[in-house]
Amino acid sequence: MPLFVYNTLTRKKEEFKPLKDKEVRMYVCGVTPYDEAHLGHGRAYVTFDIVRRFLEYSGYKVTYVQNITDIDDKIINKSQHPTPNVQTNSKVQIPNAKLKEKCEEIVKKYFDSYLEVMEKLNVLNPTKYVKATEHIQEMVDWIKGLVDKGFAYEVGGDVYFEVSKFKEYGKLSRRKLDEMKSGARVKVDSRKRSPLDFSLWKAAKEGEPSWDSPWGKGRPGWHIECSAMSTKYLGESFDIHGGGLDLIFPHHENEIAQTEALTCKPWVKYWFHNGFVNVNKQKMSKSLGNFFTLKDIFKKYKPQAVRLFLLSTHYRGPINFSDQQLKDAEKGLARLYDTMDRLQFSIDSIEISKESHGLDPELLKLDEDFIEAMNDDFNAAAAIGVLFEIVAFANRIIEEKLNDKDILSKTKKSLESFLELLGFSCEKKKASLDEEIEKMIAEREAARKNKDFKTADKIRDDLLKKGIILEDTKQGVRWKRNA
RNA sequence: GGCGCAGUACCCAAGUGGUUAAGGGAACUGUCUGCAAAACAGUCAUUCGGCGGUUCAAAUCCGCCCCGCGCCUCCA
Repeated sequence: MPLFVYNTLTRKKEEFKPLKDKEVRMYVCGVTPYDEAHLGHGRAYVTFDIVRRFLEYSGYKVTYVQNITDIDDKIINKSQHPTPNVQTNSKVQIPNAKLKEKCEEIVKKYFDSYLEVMEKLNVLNPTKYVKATEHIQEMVDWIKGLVDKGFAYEVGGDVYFEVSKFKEYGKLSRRKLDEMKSGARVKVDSRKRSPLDFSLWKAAKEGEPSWDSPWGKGRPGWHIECSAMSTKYLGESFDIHGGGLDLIFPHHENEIAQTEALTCKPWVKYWFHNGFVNVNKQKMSKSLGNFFTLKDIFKKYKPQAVRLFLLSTHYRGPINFSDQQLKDAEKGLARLYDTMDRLQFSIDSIEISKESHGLDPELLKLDEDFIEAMNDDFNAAAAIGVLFEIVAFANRIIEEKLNDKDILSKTKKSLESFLELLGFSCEKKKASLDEEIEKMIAEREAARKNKDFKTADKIRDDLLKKGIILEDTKQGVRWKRNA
């Protein structure tokens, strides 16, 4: 069953064939740590986490590099204008000399926070995180190379890439140069030869963090870091480059221009872009102010439920954020985990197993359906649908094949491995209070046997107050924590 | 204006030419139970924004229209 992926560059689904057999090199645009990560970031990194996990599951060795833009206008801006003091309502002006330090502080704070929320979402760390400020020399070399080849020019300490020199400019975003020139929204900078030319190196203003370069003190433009760092760690050509839909233009278009202008080689084979998270049908974004940080969302909803919510829509489409949907996801997640528990409970309660009838064709079909869904452009939403069909199958065999340990175990194994593939951990967290609970349950059972339902019900209520829900089943009493 | 995405049940959502239009949530009914709860099961779209067209066959392809959104400026 081959994997088909949608490639933004060709606007088609293509069979996935990495440049090197059984090896995949992927690069994903990471965050600029100047504020808390919001649900939109969560979606992007969960998306590429799934790509990575499924490729690994399929037998590829994946090298996944993600950048951190740790020097940029937004960070500098934040360092100059810290949160106003609430009491005096006056803005404290930070002395220039301290700007660099302040920027580093901001980056550390928000990157740490980013790592924390990613861990909660069960997003695996990339093979390598790479920071822009640790690759200044590489970027300077790149810019020099572009200037030498005539693709870039310097004006008063700034260096720009001359877009018109790169003949294929626009091939990713499907834009034509002359159409864009007439577009009204391109800012005019008289020093640039064309309004579309973009900055490779920015001359430092007084006090701003800066590095030495052949063009004087300054810092790199945004796009160049991705070219310099991705090729350093993954080679001049690699398999996958990902990011949000909003990065297609201009970021990724510019990256292609820079990179291919210098290397003269096709750079990235497959471009993947995830869709946005919307709020009331509008894109969740900083500028609209309609964003919800992951930190805040986790105060209300379990991170795993947020993950399920994010995966319940295909990664390329829009997804609308609402409390109702998060609640639905929590219920769905509970059902998945609950079925795992019920299967285990059922397995444990069988003393003498019936002879197994080997592989169940229905289960095999479901296993196949799951993989088939994932092979179709990482269709996790469809795959989750199959997961729930496995749940229904599991419940049926719990009812029907009470003594067949083998098929119950196989079903549990399927469900477990698929949950893990999608990044839902199945580890059981039984706390120390288990013993006490077991004791109370035994007391209740004794009371029930004696038809002392008053005592039995009281124990049940007491347990409920502790957040324990009892289930009286044919195989005995099962308990679980109220989620 | 250019480029692009979307409209599937009460809500969310998969499906892009052909068996009964996945799945989740809600609701309703039932099973189990001492009673509950929980759990489980069943029911829940002759129909896919509208109108035409192509085809033996359309949610799926084509045309037009309606509605919503995104990118073109920092953005996951």
